[in-house]
Amino acid sequence: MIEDKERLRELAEKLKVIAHPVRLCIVRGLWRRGCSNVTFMQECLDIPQSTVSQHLGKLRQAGIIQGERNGLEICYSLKDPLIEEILKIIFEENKV
Amino acid sequence: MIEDKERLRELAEKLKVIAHPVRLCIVRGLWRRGCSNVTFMQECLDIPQSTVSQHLGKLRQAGIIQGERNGLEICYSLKDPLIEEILKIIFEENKV
DNA sequence: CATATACATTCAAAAATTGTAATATATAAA
DNA sequence: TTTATATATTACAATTTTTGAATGTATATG
Repeated sequence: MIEDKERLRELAEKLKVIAHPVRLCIVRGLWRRGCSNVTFMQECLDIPQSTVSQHLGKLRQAGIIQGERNGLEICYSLKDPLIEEILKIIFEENKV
Repeated sequence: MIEDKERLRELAEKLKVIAHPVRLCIVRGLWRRGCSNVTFMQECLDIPQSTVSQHLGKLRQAGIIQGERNGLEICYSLKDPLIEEILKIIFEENKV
């Protein structure tokens, strides 16, 4: 049962990462559009670039997103199937 | 688009409430067993009673759970369909 | 090389969350 | 009323999270 505690900790940790307005907006955007670079997100969210990068860092570190460099830009996309399922439940209604 | 921001805030808020090991354990328990009183949870989690009550307070305030008094005890159960769907995705594998 | 663009990292302050002892409340039973 | 049990609330220290300016790094172009 000790590994259960650890599993709950990891799950909670992952949920906590998307449980933030800015990060939720980012992952919803990636879920809808497939991928996006940082500049687009920044304009979309209307917050400083460093703040966007910080949030991206947390999402990356949690394995929720991945980035692929393309010249100057980095194209981010979703990586975690569990998170995608949760996004589907939360946002399915207005994907169209 | 300003109401979208507000909606994201509310959604993130709700997710944040379950994004904690103890609270995740509590709602998983309620999801599996249907309902439970505080004493059982406390023994199950092995943490002080006031700590359990604080977490229950947050879950209650977020509309995720509801309690029904039954004599001295209060029987808690899940209340939010969205959260139940998320729990299903997260824990379905080992409900049995 | 120099310059521009896109993104990441560092740092410090402010804000939010967490845990728990102490205390309060509600109900039941004697 | 007194006592016991179950749960909630308060208060506060400790920890964590968030934010954004300043700075750093990587790549492309001239």
